[in-house]
Amino acid sequence: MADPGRMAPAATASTQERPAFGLAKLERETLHERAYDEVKKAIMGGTIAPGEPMTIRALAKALGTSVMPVREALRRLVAERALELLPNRSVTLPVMTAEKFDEIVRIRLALEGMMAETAAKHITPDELKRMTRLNDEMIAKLRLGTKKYLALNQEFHFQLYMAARMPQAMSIVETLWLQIGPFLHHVDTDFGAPDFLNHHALMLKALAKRDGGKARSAIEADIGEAAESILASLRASPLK
Amino acid sequence: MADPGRMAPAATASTQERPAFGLAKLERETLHERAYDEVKKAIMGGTIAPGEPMTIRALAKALGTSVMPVREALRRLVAERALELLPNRSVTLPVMTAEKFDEIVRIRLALEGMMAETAAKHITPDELKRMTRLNDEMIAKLRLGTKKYLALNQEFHFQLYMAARMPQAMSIVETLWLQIGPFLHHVDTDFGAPDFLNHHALMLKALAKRDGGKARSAIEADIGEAAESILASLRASPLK
DNA sequence: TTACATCAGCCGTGATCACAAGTCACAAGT
DNA sequence: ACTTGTGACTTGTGATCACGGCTGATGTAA
Repeated sequence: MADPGRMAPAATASTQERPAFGLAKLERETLHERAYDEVKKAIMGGTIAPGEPMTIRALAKALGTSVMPVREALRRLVAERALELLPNRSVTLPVMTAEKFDEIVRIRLALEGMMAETAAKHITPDELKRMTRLNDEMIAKLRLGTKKYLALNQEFHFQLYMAARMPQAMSIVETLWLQIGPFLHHVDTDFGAPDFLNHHALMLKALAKRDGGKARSAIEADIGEAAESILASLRASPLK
Repeated sequence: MADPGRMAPAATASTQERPAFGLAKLERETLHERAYDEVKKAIMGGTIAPGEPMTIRALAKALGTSVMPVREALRRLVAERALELLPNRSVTLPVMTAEKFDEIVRIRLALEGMMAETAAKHITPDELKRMTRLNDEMIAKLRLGTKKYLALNQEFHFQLYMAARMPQAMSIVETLWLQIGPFLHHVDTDFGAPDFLNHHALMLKALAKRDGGKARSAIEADIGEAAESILASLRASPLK
């Protein structure tokens, strides 16, 4: 799959597997993949309270399946560090601590900084246009609530990282956001502060000029200042 | 697990769960954890050939269990990107490509560079001594074969990263090594070249002086030059 | 009222089975 | 000779069940 044309050393025109006819390849999603998506969505949406144990059977009943698909979905989320394994071998949504948050921020600075710098060199005009549109939408819907803001912000960032053409790094960053995501719903920080939006504007300007260094600076400032603001309110009310 | 003493807000002396007596907490390992360890060991050891599909039932028979534990072990390894999901939903050990290798190297430079810099500030004399001992052992057993070298080299690096006190980053780096590991057995590179050992010596010197910048430089040189050497022989014989 | 033993219920784990999709080889047809 | 349909066999998926461990409530004795 990773290397087409290797097993068939000189593919004839008749054996080609290209999308023939007007038919899209109909995908068959397994139940545990759907379960994974659902639980992931619940985690990112802030629906699940941190610390409370979630049982396989309860989730299975909620999803209308047996325990099998849920088991595999949870196992995968644990591997991605989105959920945590208790000594009972039950799983929980981990409680965020200041130390853990700080570490994740430092990882993000290293990784996303590098990706932003790379993205500046590879981004296409179309992608840049899409990012600009996302940012405009963000400003327009600024006061539509934290949830909407967070979703748009994530889309903006991921669109940027996508331009770096680093799929491996992309999936690592996704797991990092998956750990931070649920926590952001429980902290009271004003994400609409003009500073944050300014970083995005600087980012767009750096991308337009293909300036990798400036792009890195912009993303670092964006991550760093947001983290500082969150850490402040985290230290104020330690857990949650 | 991450926050002891939280569920019991004022633990009495009788209900304490601390390691009392000289007794180590006897751990009950589940079958799928053992299956995970075994398959992982096989992957890192270069036993499994890249590209060949591995069936659940065959592994189950080899391990003497049913399919259940194997299924979960494979699922976890796929989540960690150590294995790859085929369209058939079977799993394979991914074939390494130059592009993929290059991306992983760039991620490692960003992540492990940051960790080395952090480690320089936190490392204890004991840990430094242990690293020195590992390096000496590496030099002594230099010609005992690639397998032994790779194991000692990994131990050296991981001992360093451990000193950074960043468990999240640590587990990310582990997955990166898990992807590169199997591949290193199939490429013919002289890992015993004096350059590589020199980087380790520089690293030890930097750590002794608590010089984060020098530590970062040393690790970057170590990773970068090894990668260059491997990429050269990878381009010579593209796959495998 | 308090301390402790008991027991029922729930939990994760793993084995087994049924089923649909996929793979491969062979043979019939062009 | 090459393509195509058919069949048996293998594969991953998901449901169900049994089992041991853990939790929490109940009851009993002090």
